[in-house]
Amino acid sequence: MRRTKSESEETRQRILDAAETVFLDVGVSRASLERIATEAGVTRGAIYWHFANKKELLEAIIGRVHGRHQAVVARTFEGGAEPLQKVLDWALEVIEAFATEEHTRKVYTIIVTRCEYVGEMQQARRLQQTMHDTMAANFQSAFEAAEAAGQLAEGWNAASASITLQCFMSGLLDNWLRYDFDADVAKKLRAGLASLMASFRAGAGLAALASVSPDEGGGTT
Amino acid sequence: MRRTKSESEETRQRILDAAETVFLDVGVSRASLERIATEAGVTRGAIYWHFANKKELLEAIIGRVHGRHQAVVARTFEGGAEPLQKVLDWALEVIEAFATEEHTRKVYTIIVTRCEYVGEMQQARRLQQTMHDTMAANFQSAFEAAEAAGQLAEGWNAASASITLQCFMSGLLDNWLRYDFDADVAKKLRAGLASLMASFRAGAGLAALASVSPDEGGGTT
DNA sequence: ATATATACAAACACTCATGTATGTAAAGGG
DNA sequence: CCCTTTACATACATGAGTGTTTGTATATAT
Repeated sequence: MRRTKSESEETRQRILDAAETVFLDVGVSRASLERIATEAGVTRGAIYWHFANKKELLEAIIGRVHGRHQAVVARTFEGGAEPLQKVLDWALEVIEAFATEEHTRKVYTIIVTRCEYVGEMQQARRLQQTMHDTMAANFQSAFEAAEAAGQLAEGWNAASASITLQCFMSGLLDNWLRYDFDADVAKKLRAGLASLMASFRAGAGLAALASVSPDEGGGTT
Repeated sequence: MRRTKSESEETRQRILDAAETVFLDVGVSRASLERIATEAGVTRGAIYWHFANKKELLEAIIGRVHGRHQAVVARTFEGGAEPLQKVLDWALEVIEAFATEEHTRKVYTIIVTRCEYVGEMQQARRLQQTMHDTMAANFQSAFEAAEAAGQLAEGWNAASASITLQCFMSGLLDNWLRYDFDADVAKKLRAGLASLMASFRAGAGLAALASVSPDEGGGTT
């Protein structure tokens, strides 16, 4: 009955997929390893072989999206585009990801509304904090560059713009996942983002709005 | 041993206080009624007398802050002030409440990071959604009034401004509670809010910033 | 003054998840 | 070809929490 190395990796992934489903369904604490095992077509023995406990399962799940997130950040922030454009591109990509990739939505829903960050699970929270801090740092430096180039509108500075966009994006995702936004709201969100970014831009007229294409729609569930 | 009616109400409140403490400490699902009872100086019998189960305990806790929140909304939105000023006042009051009242912070921390909204607990989520919708409706009508009065800056409309501020405030509180902001960040938050509100205001110069007093500080934990 | 409902405490019965220990068949290295 | 390790399945031991039932002293209504 022993599996080959690649088969083993396959069951590992199946366990992770099953864990996502069950975590989303009944929450992390109520999710029994027995149910996850059944959903993955294995026994608890398999889970305990690949992971020490439920906490490590959750961390592995977060790790998978962490990697994808890093890739997006790298792609948008390491180009040679104008700083404000980079930030906008990043925000649009994030919204796009949430609108189109159910997998992304699933995992973040678990993170936001299906887990209690207490005891051992606090380590998982620190993993999120790392992602958060990375994002904040990228915002900060992008807005500083914009400020230095005189591209920030009057009334804003790097710090205030950075923290404002950070809160806006966090709140956007939080509301999205917590209250199950429909496609209609998704459009309003893009409009809000467009207006906000326009207000950051020095000498911004309605011209800046054109860079956001508000006619692409994305459904939620 | 039987208590008088007011004594009974007193123990009810003690149970709620204890539940808050324990929920915050170990999360809603890990919180055993036994531990809550001990913390309140009673037995589980007392809890089951006052509440049907853990879910009703949580709902009662949320209900307490729900009432306070409604009071703040009524106070700020039912006045005769200018619509944008009402919104700003409300936002500042919320930030102030989170900065100064540990109790408010405790309960919202439970709501945001110590509860899994699944199964019976979904009802508790609906309670939040009600609060959220109330807030959104107030924003919407305030910004519509501002738009009608020509007080909204170019680039914004009632819908985009409303959803932007809504996301900003949600994200602000979410980040605050999730990542334990320090007093330094609290200042940046006020600055961000000031800039954002200023950008909403038609013909806004730096004058509008004066209405926010950024020198009042509030610590977190 | 007594009967009843109240406000709990104490005891019981039951489920269910967790961690670990042991079994085992096949993969893969030498 | 054999030995070891891998990749699980199975079995076991244990604890912890929940809902309910029963007991009881006393406030309160009549």
